[in-house]
Amino acid sequence: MQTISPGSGDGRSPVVTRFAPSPTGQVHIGNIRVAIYNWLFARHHGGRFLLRIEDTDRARSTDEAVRALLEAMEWLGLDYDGEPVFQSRRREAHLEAADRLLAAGAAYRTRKGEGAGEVIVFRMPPENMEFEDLVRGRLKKAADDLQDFVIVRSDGTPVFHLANVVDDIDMGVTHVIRGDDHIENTFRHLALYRALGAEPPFFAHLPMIVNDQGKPYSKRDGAAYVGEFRRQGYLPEAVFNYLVLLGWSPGDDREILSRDELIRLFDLDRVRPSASRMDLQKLMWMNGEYIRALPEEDYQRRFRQALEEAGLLSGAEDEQYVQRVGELLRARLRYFGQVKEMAVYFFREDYAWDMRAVEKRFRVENARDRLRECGELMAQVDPFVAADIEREVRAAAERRGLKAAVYIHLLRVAVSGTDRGPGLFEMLELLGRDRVLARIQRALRELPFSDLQKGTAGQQP
RNA sequence: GCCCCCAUCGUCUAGAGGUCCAGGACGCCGGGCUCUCAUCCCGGAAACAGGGGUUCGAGUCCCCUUGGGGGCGCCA
Repeated sequence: MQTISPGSGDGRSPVVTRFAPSPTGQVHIGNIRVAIYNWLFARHHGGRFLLRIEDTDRARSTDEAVRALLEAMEWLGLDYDGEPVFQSRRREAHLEAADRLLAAGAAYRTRKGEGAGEVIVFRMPPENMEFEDLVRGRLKKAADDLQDFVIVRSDGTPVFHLANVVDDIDMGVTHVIRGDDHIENTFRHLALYRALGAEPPFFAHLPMIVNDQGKPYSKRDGAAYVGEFRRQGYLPEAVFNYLVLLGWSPGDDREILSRDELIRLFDLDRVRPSASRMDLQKLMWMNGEYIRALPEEDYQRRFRQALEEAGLLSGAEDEQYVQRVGELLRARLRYFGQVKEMAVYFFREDYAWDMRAVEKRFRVENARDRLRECGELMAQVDPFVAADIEREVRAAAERRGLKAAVYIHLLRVAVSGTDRGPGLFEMLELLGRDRVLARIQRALRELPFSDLQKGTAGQQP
């Protein structure tokens, strides 16, 4: 029989939890939240958090899925104690337990159906069952609603219920924290614990996370996977924080909580029993908060990385320039995946024209002439720094009896392609005179001014 | 079909019988700042699913209805 040594601890920790996923694809947020709660509970109580990979469904389990699982856990900082236990390698222990049940008369061999092989079936005691769930309170089941069930298949392989319980016993798990789709199984598992002469653990069943329609997640609901958030440039600490708050709250008004605070505050008694929806809007907000709270150095490193991933860096960029762009964009970012779109015009000359912005900002009298004047102005300002550019633009507007905003908007759209972004004058200074002049020429060349004379363009709010 | 679970603003939640004409956050709307967007600041609209009980008093306890979900495998 294989022995399990799940941790390097002294084995006397009061609390032992485990995360026991079956690696069948990408890691779903509902699943990872189960891992997070197990992790937090163990850390809060100074116990151990173990990982068991339930890879017994060999048809669906893949190495790639295991890798994705490990990566997701590492990304979120869910460190586990000891080595992962692979359930598929625990076969002997499972079958040995089945033999013991057989010998004790708690299980029996039988054939189910014509031509079927012999299976081992667990004899469900004819008693009403109940247990105290740490999230839901007392749960009961009438004996009539519980039937005997297969624990070893005709091909000799153990079934989930058996494997799960035997492994939890051998790993010394004290608190089984899992999805509420296992509530019904718990009565069977409890009977198995008793028949195997083991003290049952405490159980806590967590509600599921549903999509923004309030429906269970299906494969079609993108962005429900941990890897997806990582790819889009979310910060792991923000995703962690958000997910913890989905079903649990500290009891006061705090929302942004550090990992240490969460460990200190988390407990199962404040976990809500009802399902909760994934709210991408709130996640984005929270991620933005985390981005703004990042130490400057960390932020710049991540920003640069996002630029690289977006393919916006050629390698020849001035480091100061890149950092300055990062500074200008920081307050606007909600996740780093937005860098690609928000920073494009700082690194490419062929940025696209946002025609909605063009129509809105170029709908002024003599837009073409006004923009040409901007070009002349830009050619003259010296030195080409924000304060001087601003002074000259405002002065020029005043001479013409125009609002400075007219020039400002024309310039902004011309040099960036869009009407949203950092302060214009800082932007111009950063881009530098040569590029600004070239971009104005490009706008003069490519944009359809004639169609946008005042009054001829349709009213567009 | 049978069994079980869940139910406060659009969303996440606070609320452990009176202090709740229900608080916070995201989002939304309005305002301030400003060249735009964002950040930031101020203000606003927005909920106890419905019906019965229990109680002097119910968002809070009980029952029913409705709605949602889960389970009834030689899947996990």
